[in-house]
Amino acid sequence: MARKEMITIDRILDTAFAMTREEGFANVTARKVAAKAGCSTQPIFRVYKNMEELWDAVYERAAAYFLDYYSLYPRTGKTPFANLGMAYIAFAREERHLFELLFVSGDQGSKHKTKSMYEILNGDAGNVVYEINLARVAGCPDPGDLFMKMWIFIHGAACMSLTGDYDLTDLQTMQLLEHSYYAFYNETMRG
Amino acid sequence: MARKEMITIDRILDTAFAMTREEGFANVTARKVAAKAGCSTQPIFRVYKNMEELWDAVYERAAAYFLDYYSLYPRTGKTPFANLGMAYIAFAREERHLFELLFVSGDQGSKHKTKSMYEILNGDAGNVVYEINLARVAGCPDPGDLFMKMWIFIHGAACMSLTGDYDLTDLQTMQLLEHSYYAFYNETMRG
DNA sequence: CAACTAAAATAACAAGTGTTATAGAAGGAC
DNA sequence: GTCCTTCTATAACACTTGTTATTTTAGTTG
Repeated sequence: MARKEMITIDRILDTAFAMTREEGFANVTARKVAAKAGCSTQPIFRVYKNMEELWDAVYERAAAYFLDYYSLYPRTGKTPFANLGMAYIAFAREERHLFELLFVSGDQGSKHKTKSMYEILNGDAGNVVYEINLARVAGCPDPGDLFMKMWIFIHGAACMSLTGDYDLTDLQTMQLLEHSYYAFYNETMRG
Repeated sequence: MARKEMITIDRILDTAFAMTREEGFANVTARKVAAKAGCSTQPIFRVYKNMEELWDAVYERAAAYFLDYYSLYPRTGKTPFANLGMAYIAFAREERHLFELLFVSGDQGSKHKTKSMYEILNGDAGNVVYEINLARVAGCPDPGDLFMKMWIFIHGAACMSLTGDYDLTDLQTMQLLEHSYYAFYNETMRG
């Protein structure tokens, strides 16, 4: 045949994904990825038709990474909501650029394909909502309403941690989530 | 003296602010502002030292605009929390680019000065927290905790509306906020 | 009207972007 | 070894960004 392939598609995607984690999605440009991967920009356009294709791949990888992160996060809470919240908030804190890409920046004016929050949560590699549906057995009359309220709350805390307006310890966060769950749950049972 | 000033600093700031509202902060570039204002880029750099100064001014104006928006929003709820929530969520829906600029995009890597959420809420033109502190008279033992929980919840709903993951009517939102308030309040009184 | 001065327009620079054309290099086939 | 294919690097194009130098314009002053 011909010359051996030196720069693989994996190496490029790995580099672009690592850059997204460390520097943010906006820094994933052709030249910067090439520099980080130790090559010119040419191998990128050999394996990807254009940058948008690479950006889509990074986005998909970020979504899969989140589901991995969630599935591996230790379940120390009393309720699945608290466990989801702990993982979600920790992800926002530890992987702020990935969180921003997946759950904050809208599809408006973005140059890559996007999914809705629920599409990400119900990806191929895992189903977050399934675990949450265990709350159904608790005899809650409107688990959908409870899920929505808890999800809004969890999302709010996670987004606040991005801007530095939320800075609680894990223990405090756990207590906050448990209290909020019982607050919503009892209010649902009452009304 | 000399030639009459045609393009004033107000005209430039008005244009830049209008562009932020309609197209988003990222589109406030020297050439685009000039085109929208019907002039060249030169008048911009006459009244502003550089673009960062203009961006700072736009940010300040956005913060003031939010306080105006909040103070003028009709108070139809039973609690100040519900009123704050309605205004905040409506602002996120109707002025998504301003909301993004003020409350979502962090100070990380932004080319303009930023304030924290609470600095904006306690600006010169208004004090949101003051109104909320009326909740103190209700005999709540820990109003700070209640405020934090409600604020996280409100912020979560607003951020979700940005990404299209929250789409309730005003009436539904009002009920959601009232229910959440009572849920948190009762839980606080119990525990 | 002529002259001066400040404002605005034009054009340019340097840096950055995605993308592509061209040239070079490396390994297999013969 | 020579050829030939394919991968990589270099360089360039077209565009956008902030910023600045230069030139033109217009209004005031004398």
